[in-house]
Amino acid sequence: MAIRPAEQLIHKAAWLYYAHGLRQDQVASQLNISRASVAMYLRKARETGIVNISTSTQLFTDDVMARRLEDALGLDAVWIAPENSHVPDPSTDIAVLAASVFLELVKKGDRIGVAWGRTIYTIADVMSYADLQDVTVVQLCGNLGAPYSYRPDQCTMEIARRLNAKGLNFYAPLVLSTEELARALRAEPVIREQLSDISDCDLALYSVGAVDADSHLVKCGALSSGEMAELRSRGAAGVIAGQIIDAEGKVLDCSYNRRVISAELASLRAIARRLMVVQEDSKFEPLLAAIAGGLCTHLVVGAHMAQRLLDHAGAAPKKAP
Amino acid sequence: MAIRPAEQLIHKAAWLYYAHGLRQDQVASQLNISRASVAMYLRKARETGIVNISTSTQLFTDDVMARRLEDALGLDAVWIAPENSHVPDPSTDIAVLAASVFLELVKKGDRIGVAWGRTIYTIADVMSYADLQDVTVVQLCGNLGAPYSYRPDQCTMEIARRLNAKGLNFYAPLVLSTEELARALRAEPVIREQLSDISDCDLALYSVGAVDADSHLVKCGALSSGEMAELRSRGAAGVIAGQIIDAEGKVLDCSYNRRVISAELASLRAIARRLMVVQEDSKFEPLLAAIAGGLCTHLVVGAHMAQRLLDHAGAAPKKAP
DNA sequence: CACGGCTCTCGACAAAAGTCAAATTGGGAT
DNA sequence: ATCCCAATTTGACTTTTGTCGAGAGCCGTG
Repeated sequence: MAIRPAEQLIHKAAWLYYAHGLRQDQVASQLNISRASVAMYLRKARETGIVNISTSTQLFTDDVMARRLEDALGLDAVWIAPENSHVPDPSTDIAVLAASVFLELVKKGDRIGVAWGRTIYTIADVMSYADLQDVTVVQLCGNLGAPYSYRPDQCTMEIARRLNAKGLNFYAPLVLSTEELARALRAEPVIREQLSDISDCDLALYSVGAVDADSHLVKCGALSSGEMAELRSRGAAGVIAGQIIDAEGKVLDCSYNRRVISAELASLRAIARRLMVVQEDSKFEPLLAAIAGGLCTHLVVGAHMAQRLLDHAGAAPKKAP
Repeated sequence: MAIRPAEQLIHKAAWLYYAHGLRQDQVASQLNISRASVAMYLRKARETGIVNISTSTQLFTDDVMARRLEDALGLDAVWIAPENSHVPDPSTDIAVLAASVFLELVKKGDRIGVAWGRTIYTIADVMSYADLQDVTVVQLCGNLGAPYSYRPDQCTMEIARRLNAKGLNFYAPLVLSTEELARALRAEPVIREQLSDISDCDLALYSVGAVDADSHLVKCGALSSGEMAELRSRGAAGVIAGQIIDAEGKVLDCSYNRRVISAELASLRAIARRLMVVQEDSKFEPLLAAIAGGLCTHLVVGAHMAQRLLDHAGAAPKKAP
C-alpha cells in the first residue's frame, strides 16, 4: 500500500467532495480507494484547513445591544455571546464565538500579535483549522515559567498551528527580578527587534486580567497576593499582556511594570485591529480600564457583561457629545 | 407554526451545528424542533452563505506548470484545472475551479466587475453561496438582447445573488446601429457614470471570446458571420466585454467597436485584480491577445491550454530578459 | 531474513443526515 | 367569519457517512 497518502490525494478528495459535490462513494471510485479512506481523508482535510467551514458571525453583531455598545464605547465592532443559550458547555461559548470572529478578521499576509491567558488558550483550543500560509503569529510578551499550560509561547504556537501559519516566539521571561536586568534585556538586539516589530502587526488578540489573588501573575509567582493587593490600592485596574494598567488604561507607575518584558501599550495601540475577548463577568473593571486606554477596537463579551457595560456607559456617558 | 423561520433560527442552528459541532438531533432538542427541520435549516444556511464551505485552491497553483506560466506570462497567479481528471462532467471542471478561485479573491467591501458569456454564466451557476453584504457586482458592458440565457445582466445578477451582494445593472444595448447613437448614449449621465465607475472596481471577472461564426456576437445578431470574417481578416483576435481586440490586445479600429457600449479597456486595466477564465481550447489566440493587452492578472485555464501557452511562451519568449 | 513497529487500507456495522408525503398552521382573500 | 393557499413542520423511511478492528505493505533493525 501507499507510503504516504500524499497531501495531493487528500486535496483531490476534498476537491471532488466539497467543490464538485460528489458523494463519498463516488469520490472513492474516482480515486480507486475505499469509501472508508475517503471519509478519513476528508476528516484530515478539515483538520488541516484544506477545507474551511465557517459560519458567519453576523448574527452576533446584528444584535441591537451590540450596536448600542459600539456607539456607546466607540468601538469598531462588538459581538455578544448569548448566555441564556442552551449550549451544553456555556463557558466555552464566548471562546467559540471569539475564535470565529478572529478567523473572520484574519487576512492573508497578516501579522498577528497574541497575548496569553486562559481565555486565549481556550480560544486557540476551539479554533478550527485554516490554511493561511503567509500569516505570522507573534508573541506579545515574555514567558511566564512553569505550572501553566497556557503560557504565552504555547498560546502563540497553538494558534499558529491552527492557522498553518508561522509562529514567532519570544524567549525572555515576562518578569525579571530587578529593573536593571529588565532594562538590559530589553536592550538586547534580539529582544528589542521583536518588541519594536510588534507595532507592525495588523491584528492583535488578547484578553484582560483581573488584579486579584486569582490572577495568573499571582499563581505563577510573579507577584505575591500581598503585592497585588497593594498595587490594587495604588490604582491597578487590570492586566494587559502582563502589564498592570490603571483605570484610565495607562501603565501603572510601579516597580513590577518596570521589570516586565512585554509590548508597550503604544505599540499595541498602533495595531489597527485589536480584538479583546473577556469571558469572566468579574473582569468588568479591568475591561473598562482597557477600553478607556484605547486598547481594544473589537470586542467579544457575554450578554451579561454587555449589559453591564451598557448600563455603565449610559450612567456615565462619554464626555463630548 | 412560525410565520418566518426567522433567519435567526437558521443562524442559530448553523451556529450550534457547525461552530459547536453538535449533532443535528442535539441541535433539534436545544431548539425544540424536529431533526428534519434542523436538516432543512442547515441546507438553507449553506444556500444563503450563512455557513461557508470552501476548499483551498492551493493544489492548482502549486502545480509546477502554473508557476512556470506565471513567470512566462508575467501574471500574478495561474490555476490549472487537470483535464485527465475522472470527474463526471469535465466541462464544468474549469468553471468549478474558477468559482472557487473567484470566491477566494473577493474581499469584503469589494466592487466587482463582471462581463458575460457562457463561461461566466457557468461559473455563476456552480458558484457556492456566500454572505458578502457590502460587495457590489457591476456589469461591465451593455446588454445583448434576446435568445441567450446568459445575458450580461443575468450574469451580474446571478453572481450578486450568490454572494448576497448588490447587483448594479446597466440598461443599455451592447451594440447600437449607428456610431452617433452610441456616442449620444455614452454621453447620457446615467450611462457615463456607470462606465466611468468601472475603473473603481477591485476585481474583474471575464472570459475572452473567439472571433468566429460561433461567437455570441454572431449568434445574437450583433454581427453577421460575414462581418465577423472581415473583421478577422483585418486583425481581430478576440472579444473582451463585447469589444473586438487585435492580437496586441488593443481595441480594433472599426465601426462595430465604435457602436458598442462597454467598459473601456483602460478602465479594465485599472482594476487591480483581473481574473480571466478560459474554457475552450479554441480560444488560444484570443487569450494570447488578451494577455498581450494586459487584460488579465489572474488566469484559470485547463491543462491543455496551459501547455499550449507554455510552448508558445517558450518559443517566443518575452522581449527583455 | 525474519521480526516488530508503523501507517495506511479495507469491509462491515452503527450512527447520522437527507428526503418525502402528509399534516398543520397562519395570513390574506372572499 | 370562513375558506383557501402557501409555507413550514413533522415522523417515518432511505441513503449517506463515520468508525472500528482486522489485515496488509513498508521500513529499519537485530
